[in-house]
Amino acid sequence: MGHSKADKALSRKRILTAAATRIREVGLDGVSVGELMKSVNLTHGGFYGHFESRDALIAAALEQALAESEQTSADFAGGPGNMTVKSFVNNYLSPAHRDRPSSGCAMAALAGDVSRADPDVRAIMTAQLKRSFAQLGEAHGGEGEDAEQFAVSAWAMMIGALMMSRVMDGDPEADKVLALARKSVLELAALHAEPKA
Amino acid sequence: MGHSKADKALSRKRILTAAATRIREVGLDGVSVGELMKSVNLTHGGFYGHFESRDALIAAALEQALAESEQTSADFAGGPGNMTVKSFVNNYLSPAHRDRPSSGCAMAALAGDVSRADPDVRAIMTAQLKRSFAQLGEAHGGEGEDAEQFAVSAWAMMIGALMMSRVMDGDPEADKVLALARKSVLELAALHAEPKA
DNA sequence: TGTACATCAGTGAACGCGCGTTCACTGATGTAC
DNA sequence: TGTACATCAGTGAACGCGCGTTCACTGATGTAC
Repeated sequence: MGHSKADKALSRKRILTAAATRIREVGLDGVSVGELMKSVNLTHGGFYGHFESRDALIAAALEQALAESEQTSADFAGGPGNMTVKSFVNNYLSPAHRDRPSSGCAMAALAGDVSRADPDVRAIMTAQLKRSFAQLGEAHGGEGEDAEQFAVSAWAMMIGALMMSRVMDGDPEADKVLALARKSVLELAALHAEPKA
Repeated sequence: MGHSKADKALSRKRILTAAATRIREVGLDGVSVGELMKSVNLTHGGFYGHFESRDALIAAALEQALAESEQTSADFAGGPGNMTVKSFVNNYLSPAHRDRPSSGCAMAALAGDVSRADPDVRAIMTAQLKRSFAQLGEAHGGEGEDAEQFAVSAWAMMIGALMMSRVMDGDPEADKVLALARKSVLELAALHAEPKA
């Protein structure tokens, strides 16, 4: 095998990307070093040339997954600048998003796991939550307490509804949960629109 | 040791209750048979006199945790018949509830884990979600589509907000997430009140 | 009431397994001359 | 251009550990007489 710096950096990225996908499927505790390395056609021993420990990988993979899913959200909404709340919410609360957690929102996929994790790991998601609140608030147009209340409440409802629909997956009412939450988020958006527009 | 049927049933209940508490703290994968048995002053070998397997325990413990937390909710709200939406929501979205997952809502504590579990396990929580939707809908007073939309959306927002606040625990904004969601749930309740009251 | 026996909840040693981690090594590539 | 050497990403055997599960057993209690 070769040994250029580019090769090593590429391997690290392949491991990290695979991990970022996999943790959203099986949770922070569901990924093993051996299985992960096999999935990128490497052997387990080489892992420690790239990461100090499994814990260090998990933290990095969480950060990667959060960044990936923020980008995906932005893409669907037409970029942060042109983001419309409605198109974003409709996409987020879709059966397609529910059925593909591995490429979906890492906050919804991993909030339960992270709430039980070390402060370092929780801080990573906390920072993303705050960024997400700010982005949705801006997309909605406001700046004051109303915009913040909408942003926080909408994220709470979106994450909660997506998780409930995943629990219910296969049940005839799973799609209805998404549809009803979609409606309520848009109602909240209207309720908290600029009062003097 | 004795061997009356009452003794054995009591031991089983102690194991099950400890497990129902513990899974809400550390997740479905976080409890080991040995640690659990030690916590009720028994040895690990005896476990299989009470449960067929660890998986069977987890399913039973989830059911127990869901039943316990539904009862706690009902108590706080003054019983299912006299439940008021406001007192229920204020209690659910409180820092106290956030800080004590082991005695709190099992849906919020375990939705992430359950969404990745076997269909049998998911079915257990799905059934509880439906009961919870129905109860909140009735407490709110309505029967039609409006009541259902409110119930589903309010549960989504409550579960999502509680989980986000747990992720953020220690951060100065963690309490604000709860407060803002509390406000929005009550606004949604007003918005979906009986139109011809 | 007192003795002999049956029951069975709980004990604890042992099992195979997969985990995270370590480390001596291999062998393809880059560099020096 | 061709040869000798250095580098180092990746290999794979080995480690100690905790896990879920099994099973021969123990000993306190209930029952029969």
